[in-house]
Amino acid sequence: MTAGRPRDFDETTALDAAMRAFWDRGYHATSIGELVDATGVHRNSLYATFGDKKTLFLKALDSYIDGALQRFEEKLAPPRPALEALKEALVHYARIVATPAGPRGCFVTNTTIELLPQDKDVAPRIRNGFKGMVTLLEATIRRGQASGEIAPDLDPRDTALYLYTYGQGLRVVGRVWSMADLGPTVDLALRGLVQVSSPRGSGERKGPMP
Amino acid sequence: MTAGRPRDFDETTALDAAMRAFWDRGYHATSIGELVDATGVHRNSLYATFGDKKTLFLKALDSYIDGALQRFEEKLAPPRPALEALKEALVHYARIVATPAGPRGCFVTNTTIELLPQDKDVAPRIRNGFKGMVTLLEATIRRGQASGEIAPDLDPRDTALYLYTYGQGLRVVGRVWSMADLGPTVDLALRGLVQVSSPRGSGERKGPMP
DNA sequence: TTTATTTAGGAATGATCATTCCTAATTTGG
DNA sequence: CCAAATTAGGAATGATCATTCCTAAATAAA
Repeated sequence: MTAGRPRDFDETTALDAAMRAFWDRGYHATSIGELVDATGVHRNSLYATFGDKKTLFLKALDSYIDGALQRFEEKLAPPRPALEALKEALVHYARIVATPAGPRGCFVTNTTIELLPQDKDVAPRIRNGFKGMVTLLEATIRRGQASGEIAPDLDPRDTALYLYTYGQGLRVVGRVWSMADLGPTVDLALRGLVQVSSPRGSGERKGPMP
Repeated sequence: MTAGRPRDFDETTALDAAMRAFWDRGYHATSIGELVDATGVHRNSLYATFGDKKTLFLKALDSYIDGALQRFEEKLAPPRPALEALKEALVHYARIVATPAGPRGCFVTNTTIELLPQDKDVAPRIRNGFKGMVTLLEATIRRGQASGEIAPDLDPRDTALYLYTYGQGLRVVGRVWSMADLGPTVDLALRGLVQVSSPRGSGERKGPMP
């Protein structure tokens, strides 16, 4: 029991490069050969370190979801006002999708479309990622309601899911439309959340639907 | 110059079946063998009739987009009130995605994620489809503004793009969440569009953003 | 230095893929 | 009935795919 030849590569760096490749082209369209090129790691070492293609994909997905949740939490965190934080987050994601360079859109969005709901390994990971994002949004909405920025009659959970859904839409539409087109629409997405000030009585407001 | 052996299949039916297969599993994941099974048409006849896999895919995509635009136009058409039509359209699409049976989501959404923006054959088709849908939404929004259902200060084109973006988001999120979760959020998506009735003066309303 | 152990390198392996070839079947015009 | 034309059937073809085998290289303990 001795230690053998040391690794020629960094496992975290390699996983990150593999993640980017999957992110960019999806699971099916990314071949092992491309992963070898992207990571600079030999086929053999890829298999020895990460298992087969599917296992590597799952590890890359996990890594992405962890990072995304962490970054999203920071982005929404106080002391930034809740509504402003929500808007900046949406604009930020819209900009990323609509930027021609680098991997397009969101790895989770892409994977959802490509592999769900059939894939039984991927489904729970995506589900948990979605839940985490929505929970973060929900907390921000509650914060905005407490501060009076966001209408108090809104259900925080539903509103969070609505915003997340819109954000996912940005990830799709951003592949076709430019940021110049998408930018103005973000305000519209948040318009329904804004607290309506009714300075004089007459605080009447039509519900969304009869 | 005589006519040869007649076709054993209907071209339209076969294209429709191929469309459903691509719709369900995407371009890369659908093999010629699966297309043969799905259409009931022999490999040879598929090639002779529709060209290679990519050409068949493009024909299926065109066919889908044509149908989707037509159905969407009918769904939004008068005399149904504009806001009600918009809501029903969104709920309808949410239900389709969240229904376990049949092909999932929207063929255009799926194709956008899988092949855009790289694919130069697919891109213009998707772009035109998107434009067509947004134009239909825009007309409905103008109609709602004329009838007083929808806030007149909204830019119809931006609002249409916003709604379309949200609809695309439904197509993604619907793969993970159920209709019970998604249903309530549709009202929230439309909340910002609703005309605020200000029966007595004081028609004050905070903009979407400071 | 030797030996066990681990990684790297490159060439296989077998499966699946899109596409084509060749032949038999089935039609219509002459 | 015959000949030209078109489709169907099934077996190839060559490329690409994920995965594994085998051997050389590099380390640490003995």
